[in-house]
Amino acid sequence: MEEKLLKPYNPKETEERIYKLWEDSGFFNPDNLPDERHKSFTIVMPPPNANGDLHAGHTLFITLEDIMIRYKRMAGFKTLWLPGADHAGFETQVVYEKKLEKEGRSRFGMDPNDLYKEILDFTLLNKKNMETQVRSLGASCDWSREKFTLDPDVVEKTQDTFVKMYNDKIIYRGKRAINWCYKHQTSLSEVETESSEELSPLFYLKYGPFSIATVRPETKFGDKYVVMHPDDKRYAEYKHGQKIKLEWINGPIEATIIKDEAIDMEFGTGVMTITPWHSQIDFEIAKRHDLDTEQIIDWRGKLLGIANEFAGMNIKDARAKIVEKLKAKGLLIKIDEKYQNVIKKCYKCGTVIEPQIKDQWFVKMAPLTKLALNSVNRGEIKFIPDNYEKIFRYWMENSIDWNISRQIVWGIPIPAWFKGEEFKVSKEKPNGEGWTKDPDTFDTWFSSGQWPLMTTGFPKHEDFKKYYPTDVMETGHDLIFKWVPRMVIFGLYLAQKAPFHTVYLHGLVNDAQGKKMSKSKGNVINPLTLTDKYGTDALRMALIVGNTPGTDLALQENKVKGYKHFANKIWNITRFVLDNTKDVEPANASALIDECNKTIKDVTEDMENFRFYLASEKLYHYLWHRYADEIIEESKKNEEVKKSLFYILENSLKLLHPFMPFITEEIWSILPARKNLLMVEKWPLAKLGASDQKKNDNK
RNA sequence: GCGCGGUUAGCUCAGUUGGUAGAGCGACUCAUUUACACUGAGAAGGUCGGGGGUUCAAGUCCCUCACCGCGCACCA
Repeated sequence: MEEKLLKPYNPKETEERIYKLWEDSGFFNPDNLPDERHKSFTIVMPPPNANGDLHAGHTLFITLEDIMIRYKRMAGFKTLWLPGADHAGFETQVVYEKKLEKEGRSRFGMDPNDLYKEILDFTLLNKKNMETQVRSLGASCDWSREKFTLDPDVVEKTQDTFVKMYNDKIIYRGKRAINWCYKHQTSLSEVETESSEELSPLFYLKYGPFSIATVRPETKFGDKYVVMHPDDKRYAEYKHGQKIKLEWINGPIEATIIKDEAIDMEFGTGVMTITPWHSQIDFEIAKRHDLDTEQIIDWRGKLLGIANEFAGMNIKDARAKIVEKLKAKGLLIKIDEKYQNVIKKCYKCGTVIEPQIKDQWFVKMAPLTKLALNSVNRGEIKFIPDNYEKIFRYWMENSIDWNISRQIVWGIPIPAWFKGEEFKVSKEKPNGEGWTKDPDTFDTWFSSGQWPLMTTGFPKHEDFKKYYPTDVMETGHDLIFKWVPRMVIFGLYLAQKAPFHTVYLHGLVNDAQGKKMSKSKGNVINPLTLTDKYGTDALRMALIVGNTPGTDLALQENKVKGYKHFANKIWNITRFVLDNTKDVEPANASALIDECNKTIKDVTEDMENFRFYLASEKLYHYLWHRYADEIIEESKKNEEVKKSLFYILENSLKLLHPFMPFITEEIWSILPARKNLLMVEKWPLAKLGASDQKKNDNK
């Protein structure tokens, strides 16, 4: 009897040592795996943001992916789990700016190179920290292949893709209304904004003979076009292009009548004026009719010269004053106080997004989303749970062109050069004088969208040939728009193959009451506190049992505690079995062994179908309430039963290993005559019992 | 507004192709040093959100309503 078995199971004494054993074995790397393995199984790890500690969500995804990988490794596959770290462009810049703020500093006015250097140091430190934490969770990933999203080859290839897409006319530079965040001083893509419904006053203003409605009177200074639907009989007397004179906020102006079908005749009076610089729809109208456009609000949220006496005023403060003036001039008809409208905000700071017209780099989405849609139609990508296919399709059918340039330093530089109005796309500086580099960086999803390609070494590396397309993409359901479609698109566009055949989406990890964790609510559960208290295996089980894909999970500490007890139970089972079977001749067949084989079969089927929430629960129940409570108890009275005990223990450890790798490996190491690490033992074959065999023969 | 998901025991949730309701935790009764008190045995607890339909049979399929959560939304 091993000394250590006498004490209760102590995860702290075990985990670090066992992880080292695994890592030193080299088996995380598929090239080193024993036996001939022909089929590969690959998962590219969603690279955690290297800007802070791992949270409960990371723990869940690492556990899920580790389960898949460990299962497939034991099942004889050449398994590659490819880890990474994400510089997380805007996200990290925001984290760092908060840090600067706390220190009484600001990124504005800093030398961009200094800022970059500081954020790089910060990120590399966090990256190291993050890697340690991933290890502590038992992740059996191949660290020798780890990628960072700012590795030189990733930067280079991202830029190559950009150049290629520009040459293929899928990327263009142009003026469009972009989402501008005043706080962060950058444009944002659609997925980086949040819309919320709010009640705002709707002002009805007298515009010459018309009544127009607006929630934003502070943008109306330059409105000199009045638009109505061509079929609107109420305004048949006004002709397209007709000029009318009227009194406006800052004096008399000449306005032009525009007829355009974008106008909803049912809404309000059916007449509106347009502010093309600060509204996409107005910009489209202006473009269609070749109208003038003028900026009203500057990049800091202050009114420009056109606002006369209001110039320089912050738009927040200006509104009330402008309304006052409109009222004094008799231009305010009425106010609808409770108008419900949609406000777009920066998803990081909540600042109201200002549409601004800006020259930016855009990806034409239509040809790309078509590739992705066709691939899904051909059945090349399976979603778990399957209702996400519908959500994926919706996005594919409705996406608008993607703004990929950000006005932040923390990211991959866009390989473009400017000279006056001229621009050139190239990694190298063009010949001739006066070229300056585009100061913008890529939207982080532009590079991470190519992650399965980058990590496998597209296009030439041996790994790309061996492991691409990968097998499973396992990630949070919140990334169904942000990340998943972009990977599919880039995979199809660059490599003509979808990057994975299965997308497994897990839910969010919430607090014990099922409420979303957030720092402001103070309900954040640090997974490392839990692993420290109960052991990693216990936390892994608590995250997996009963947690169906796509569904959010309420993380209860008691549940984790319960699985710590389970770990100890397995410990004691081992102790009993080793003590009581020393002189027992093991049986080759018995009803109990048949029953065990039935469990092997069930669990294997669940593993094959990604039903980890069921497999884990079955194992828990079988080991504790069948094996320990009944079979072992029976063995105390019945010598015959003892002959089957070892078979069950051995196979149960194998089945349980993907879920609770540390304790199972630890026990495996003290079983008599063990040579291999459990992590590379063969997954048990479900030998069919006599009754099952008969059924099969009849087929 | 459109879409998706949910509503099952006190709490958190399972229930895989329709076949007499399950787990964990909690609460209750008992056992008292056992491989294991990080234990064991037992019992309690649900008209599966409401209504309608299909079926021999519905928590499960269809329709409908209500409530909760989430996502998407350029009608000024």
